[in-house]
Amino acid sequence: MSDGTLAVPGRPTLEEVARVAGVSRATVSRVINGSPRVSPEVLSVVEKAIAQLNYVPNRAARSLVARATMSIALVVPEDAHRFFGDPYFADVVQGISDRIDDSDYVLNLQLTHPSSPSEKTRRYLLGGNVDGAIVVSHHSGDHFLASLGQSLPVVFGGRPFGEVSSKTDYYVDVDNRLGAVQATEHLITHGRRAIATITGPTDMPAAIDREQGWRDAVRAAGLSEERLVHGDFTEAGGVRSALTLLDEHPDVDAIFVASDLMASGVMLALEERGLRVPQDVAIVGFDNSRYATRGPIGLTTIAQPSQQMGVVMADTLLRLLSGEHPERVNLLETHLVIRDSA
Amino acid sequence: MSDGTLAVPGRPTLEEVARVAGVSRATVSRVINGSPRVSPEVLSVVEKAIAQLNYVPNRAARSLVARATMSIALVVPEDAHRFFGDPYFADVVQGISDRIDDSDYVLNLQLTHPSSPSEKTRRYLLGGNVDGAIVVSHHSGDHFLASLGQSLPVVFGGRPFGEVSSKTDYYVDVDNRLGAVQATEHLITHGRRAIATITGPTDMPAAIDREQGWRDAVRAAGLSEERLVHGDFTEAGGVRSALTLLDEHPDVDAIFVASDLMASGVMLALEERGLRVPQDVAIVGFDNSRYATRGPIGLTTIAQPSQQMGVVMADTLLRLLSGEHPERVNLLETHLVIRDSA
DNA sequence: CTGAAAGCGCTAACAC
DNA sequence: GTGTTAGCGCTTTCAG
Repeated sequence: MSDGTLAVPGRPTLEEVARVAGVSRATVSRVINGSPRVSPEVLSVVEKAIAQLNYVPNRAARSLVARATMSIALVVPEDAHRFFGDPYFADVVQGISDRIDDSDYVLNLQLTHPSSPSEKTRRYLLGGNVDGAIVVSHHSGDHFLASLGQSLPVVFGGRPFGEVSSKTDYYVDVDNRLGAVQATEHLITHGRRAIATITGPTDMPAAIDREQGWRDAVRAAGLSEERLVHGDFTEAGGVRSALTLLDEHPDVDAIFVASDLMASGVMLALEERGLRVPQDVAIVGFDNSRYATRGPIGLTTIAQPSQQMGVVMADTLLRLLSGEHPERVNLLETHLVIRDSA
Repeated sequence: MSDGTLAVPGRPTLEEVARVAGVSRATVSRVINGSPRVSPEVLSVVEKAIAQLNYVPNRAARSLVARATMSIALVVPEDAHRFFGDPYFADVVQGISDRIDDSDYVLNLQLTHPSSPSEKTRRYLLGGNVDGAIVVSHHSGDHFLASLGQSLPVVFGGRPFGEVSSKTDYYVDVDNRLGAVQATEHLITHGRRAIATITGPTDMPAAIDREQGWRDAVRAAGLSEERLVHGDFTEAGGVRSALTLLDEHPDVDAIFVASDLMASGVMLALEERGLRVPQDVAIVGFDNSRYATRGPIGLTTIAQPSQQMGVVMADTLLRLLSGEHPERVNLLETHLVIRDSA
């Protein structure tokens, strides 16, 4: 073992199975792939040999000739803490996972750096390890992922950056702008006038669109657009942003917060400042994740069907891979869920 | 496109690069693999051709001959919600991910069903898609994962079920029993006498060991072992278990809860029942995750170095893969972190 | 320093 | 039905 080899018994090959079963390799291959052109006797002999040797086909060899790996990548350009911290991802992954489980493909999650995927990831994705990819949480500046669709069937979770016209862009999303409008109008309807927003990261389309929705609604009502603080879609960031907001605009009477997770932080900050929700400051979040019902005050929020979005992403990719022509863009519905905070 | 093929341009092959560069395939291969036996002129010509064609080596072909895929699997037998819900996993994954990033391997997360991995996962793991695997959150009854080490280099996060004597078992863990003893003794030292525990799932070694630690400490102090409720390592489960516990044993004055996430639920339940922490009921958790500092009452808890555990898991596997003989068992230290709850 | 040739484990015509 | 024969794209002796 000091020669660097491993203590793993050599995997049996198809050839060995053939030898044990006393047939040709082609026949074994037929058995493995469930071909009907095999006689019952031979079938059973081969199956016995397979079981006896504990044989599992080598996928590298198979995919080399089949030109397909039967696996798809889920690319997440976030560090583990943000990825795990936000229930939105859990829902999306569960949805994708559910849909993939019903197929012949295996899902293969690739965590990469937020800034830009490493060379390793690049080679992995482009090196024929996967037949397609789903990219969630795309940031601007990530040129590689943005153009990945040119080399591989790709579906984005959320509208990707850049020209949507691109022939290779498939994505599923909600109308983030509209959702933000729904949230803000609810606030306006209930008499709020000094309406602020805490946005997501400015390099993410979803965050930009939600900010735009808030601007549109606020402007349409003749209100000020100046109460704005940029956040980062984390709970701790929500606390910080709220504190900044309160310092700069002590008069706010409502906040549209671009994610529930951040809203949860905002509530903490408000409590710390002795402000009551919704009496002093009304809050509307976005996601309808479990954070919306976790604290003492139920969070009014914009619901998006995260898990269903995951299902649709996977479904779109699967259909692409089977040569179908799915919708390029799939926009699911948001709706307002009213609880206590606004 | 109605013939079922995809709109993806054929990947250039090494042979095409060779043709464009006017050299042999062997030479191109040498360039790709950084062989020193290539003249500078040829090197630059080949590199130019590679860049021009945007060539990326086909990994299936490469691993077929190299008998190595340079990728390792992280197997998580949990559904997405439990996996994402518990910060412990985030830490472990971050640690693994950090260590793998420094290597030539890529990490490849496989979510599987908690009960038993699907046939697909089995074939994936055994089919030569990965060179090794890290298994976290192992449950009893999962015979396949328990014996995976016989076919593939495997490192477990947490002591796996079954005979530890097995020559193929590598794992990194903390001394869960000892951690539980530390927690319980802290409670005893502070005068608590009706000390309960809320355990994790009974099919997980970590949960069993923590329960045993509580039993040992409680028994050693001559106290009763009857205040015990089984939980499931989720926050909602913590609420339920606490409620059950309070109904069955209204006299409890302290609870050792087997995870911070559950402890967070327990606090919620206690508040609902009008019980004060720590005055009426003292709480000690386990993990020292972000849930320990999230609520209004700081949670006293047993810290385990989750992220570091991930690093060590990855490191152990990497060393196994390089033919070294790392420690079979790696036990990291726990320690008590005192906050407000006990 | 470079090329020719063999072969990794598997599938897919094509014969028989 | 079953076997024979070519490769899939790459690395790697072995010659030169």
